[in-house]
Parts: sequence; C-alpha cells; structure tokens
Amino acid sequence: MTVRVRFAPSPTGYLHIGGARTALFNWLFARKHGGQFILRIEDTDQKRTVAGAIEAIMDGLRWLGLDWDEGPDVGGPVGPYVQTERAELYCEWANWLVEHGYAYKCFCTPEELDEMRKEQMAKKEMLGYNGRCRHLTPDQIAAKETAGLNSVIRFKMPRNGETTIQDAIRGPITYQNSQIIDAVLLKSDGLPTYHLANVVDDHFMQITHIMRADEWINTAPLHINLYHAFGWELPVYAHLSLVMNPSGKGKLSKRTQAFDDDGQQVLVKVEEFQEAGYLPQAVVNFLANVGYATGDDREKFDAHEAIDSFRLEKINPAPSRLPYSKLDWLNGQYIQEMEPQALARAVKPFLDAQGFEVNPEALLVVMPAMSKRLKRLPEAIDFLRFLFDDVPLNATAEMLTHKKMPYDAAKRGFQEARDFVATVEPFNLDTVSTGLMKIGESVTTNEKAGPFLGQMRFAITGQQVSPPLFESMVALGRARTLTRLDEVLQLF
RNA sequence: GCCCUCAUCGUCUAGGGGACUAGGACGUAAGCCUUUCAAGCUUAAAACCGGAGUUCGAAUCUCCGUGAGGGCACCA
Repeated sequence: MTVRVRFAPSPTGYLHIGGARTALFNWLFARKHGGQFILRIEDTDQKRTVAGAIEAIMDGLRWLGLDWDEGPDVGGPVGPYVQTERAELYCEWANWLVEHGYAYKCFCTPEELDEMRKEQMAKKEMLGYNGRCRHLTPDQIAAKETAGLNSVIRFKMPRNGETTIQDAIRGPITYQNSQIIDAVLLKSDGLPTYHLANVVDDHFMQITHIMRADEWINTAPLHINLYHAFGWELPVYAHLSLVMNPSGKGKLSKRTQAFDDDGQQVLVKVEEFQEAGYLPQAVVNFLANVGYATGDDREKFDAHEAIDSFRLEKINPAPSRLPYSKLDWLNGQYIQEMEPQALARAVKPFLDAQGFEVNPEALLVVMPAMSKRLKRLPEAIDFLRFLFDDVPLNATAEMLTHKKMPYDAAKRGFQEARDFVATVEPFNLDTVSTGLMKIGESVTTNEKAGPFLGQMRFAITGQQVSPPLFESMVALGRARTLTRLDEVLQLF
C-alpha cells in the first residue's frame, strides 16, 4: 500500500509557519516512502474563507519547495480537492448515517444551545450538547420539519465504552466515550463540519496517515467512531506537537505581535520570512529541526538529507518554540554557500526596494565578502549604502590618523593612494590590493598595512561598518574612488 | 469545571535501565586571527521539574504531585 498523506489548510489567510511545519513533515514522510503528498482545501466555513488565500497558501508551499502530487490546481484521480466542491458527497454520507441509525437530526437553535451552555457552566457540568434531539420520534421530526424548522445532523456517539487512538508518536490514548459529545456533522447551511468532511475525504482520497497538529487530538476519538460507523478502514494517526509563542505562553498565532529575546520581531507568516530575507532552504532546515532531530547531531541538512533520515517515531511530542536565532545562523550558513552570482540575484530585490540602482557587475565583486557577513539578505542594504549614496565624508583629518600612522604619514598615504588609483592598470581586486598593501606598509611606524587600510576603508566608504577596503574600492569604480580620495585630501 | 497531551542547559535537541563525568547546535562569555564588521578556529559557563516506587543499578520504567500547553462551536 502506498503512503498517502495530505495537508489540509483552511483558506483563511496566509500560510502560517506552524502550518508550514505540518506540511513539511507530511511532505517529508510522503517523499521518504515514495508516496503522495496531497493538498486539500478545507473551506467549509464560508464565513472565514478569504479570497486569494488558496493562492497565498500555495505560493508559500511553493516557495518552501514543498510540491504536492494532487491538489486544487493540478487535480488528481480523487478530486476535486476543494471541499465546497464536494458538498454533495458529505450530504449523501450524512444521510447514510441517519438512515443507518448512526446520526440524527437536531433542531436546537443556536440560542437554545447557548442557554444550555450557560446552564452547564453554572452547574459546573460537562460542557457540550446534551443529546436533547437524539430520541425524537419520527412523528416529532416530521412535525418540526413541516413547521419549517432548521436542522443539523449530529453524530450519535456511543454512550458507553471507550475509544483508544493509536498515535504513532504518542502511543495509545484512551477516551471514555461518555466524554465525547454528539458533534454536528452537517450544518444547517448544508455544508459539513470539519469532522464529517475530513473523515469522508480522507477515506475517499485513500489517505493512509494523518499527520496534524496536537490541537486535533481530542477530536480523534470522534473521527474513529465515524470510521467505525461507516465501516471504513482507519488511517494511522500522528499528532505533531504545537508550535508555541516565543514567550512559551500559548500557541503561536497569526496575531502574535511580539519580539523575542534578541529583540527580533517574531515572524509568523511564511511570506514574512521571505520578506525578511530568509532563504527557503534555511527555513525548511529550521522547521525540520523543531520537534525533530536526525539523531546524529546534524543540525544543518538539506531537504534530501531530511527525507533520508525521516522517521515518524523520531518526532518529539513536546511542544516547542521556534528558535529564531538558530534560523539566523542557518540562513547565514546557507548564504555563505551561495555563489556570488546567486547571492547578487538574491540581494538585488532588497536593494531595488530601497531605491538603489544596482549595477550587477559591480555588485559581484563584493558578494564573496558579503556572503560571510549576511545573516539576512536585507542587511546588505546598510553594508552597501556607500555604493549608492554619494554623501560627503563626515570626518576630520584627525579622525583619519592612527597612533601607528600620525598626521603626516596619513596625508602621505592618502596622497600616494590617490596617485596609485589614478594610474594603476587594470583597476581590479588584484592590483588594488597589492598596491595599497605596499603603500600601507610604507606609511606606518610598525610597517604593517593594517592601520592605513583601516582608515582608508573608513575614508572611502564613510561607514563605520562596510565590506573590506579592496572590494569596496573596486565596486565603487576608479572614478568615484578618486573623487572620494580627493575629498579626503582636502581635509589635510 | 471536565477531558487530553507534554516535561533534559536560556532556546532547539541527543539519549529509551549500566557505555552519563548527561552529548550536539544556536545564543552568551573569553581568547586567537584581523582592514571596520563579519566569518573561521579554540575554550568556558549552562540542564535530567519534585517526591515516592520497581531494580544490584533510573535522565530512561510505574505511580502521585507540580508546572506548561491543548480541547470542550452549526471554526477548522
């Protein structure tokens, strides 16, 4: 039997990082076993459905590289993959349950249910539907229907006994059936609730393993009883731990507007990670490290390695926070591995957004130096600002000297550098570095280029922090370097 | 209130009766290197929630606490 798993988000907004992790684990499992990863849209709550959300979710998955074998856009043999397009199916099976005595019509109004809940709270009883309509006679039902009363279909949960779910991560979990209420399966608008839709779909879509978040554990016994009523084969359940707020208080939600200990904004939507300049492979690696470990101390691994090592039983059941600072480190690692071309391409949109007109050629020279410095792509903006903004150097001659390079020596150094830049052929990393090293060594009292190069770097870039001198000069180009050196010389 | 889950350094984790003096990673601190900032290298500090029990032996198994989280909708 081939493994078939699904990721089944509601189209209520964007792809949430926790959802992305659930999707990733499902995808990893499917790929590991040569099975299928299916994308299904659970849009049975019309009130919460947001236009464009399906596209946004798919964009997020695509960005992360989580490709699906069947889904709303690519279709597949057991479609459609959007639940509102399968409404008839659910209706049919809900009625089947009613006909076979596994479900019943309930005419209670929302107001009545509200009242019931209040009463239960007051009496400190178990919360939930009390089964009032469970034993309506056919005559009573007919009477209510001719009176035009709205109804829903509720599951007739067994009142006695217990239900045990065999969770692949947590082992057996047992519930007393009496604890489980008669859940609504079909709403009065004719659409199914999650409970009915997910069971019917997972059956007909031949889903073999259900990997979903911890928050669904409590609904599993209901679902199992539905499978029993239908006489369908049970899938394997595996409940993933929850992703919590950085504070450790509560689950991470889309509304989280917090900063972690490093003062970094907590990102929640996948697209926010993209906008913040994280690489998809870093995010995938990061996510795969939360609640999961290869077991051999590897922290950095690509998707293929993750697939190779993946085992359901290795998933950690404990809830966890996202270690954002580790993401920064991972992202830096992946950036370091990038070819200059690729890095330049990745950085360009961020510079563009800043209004910096990028000369790709010049950018290439500084990329090797940048790759060691960037944790997140947009950090390049501050590093490279001097390439785009020609602001006058805000300094005095005094500031350009050094205890190993007093006034006169500094002046001579800058003058020689100016003459050198004006004439050297060609003007490239090689020639510039050897030439300036020589000048530097000749003007310092310790005969080391260091002090000169440091001051020179500041003079050229005007920045406290910048790429190294030689790369910066070559990126600037001969003409602009000369202009800046002339400015510097005027200070002396 | 009821039900369910979970519990190892600050954080993410390894470990599943003896190999534990509890390992790795991020972060933090110090040092080296150095042309600023990084990167890199080296080193350091840092944890088995508590209590009983089982056992020759418990981070590991059991129970009871405690703490944290989740659920108890005509939302998913």
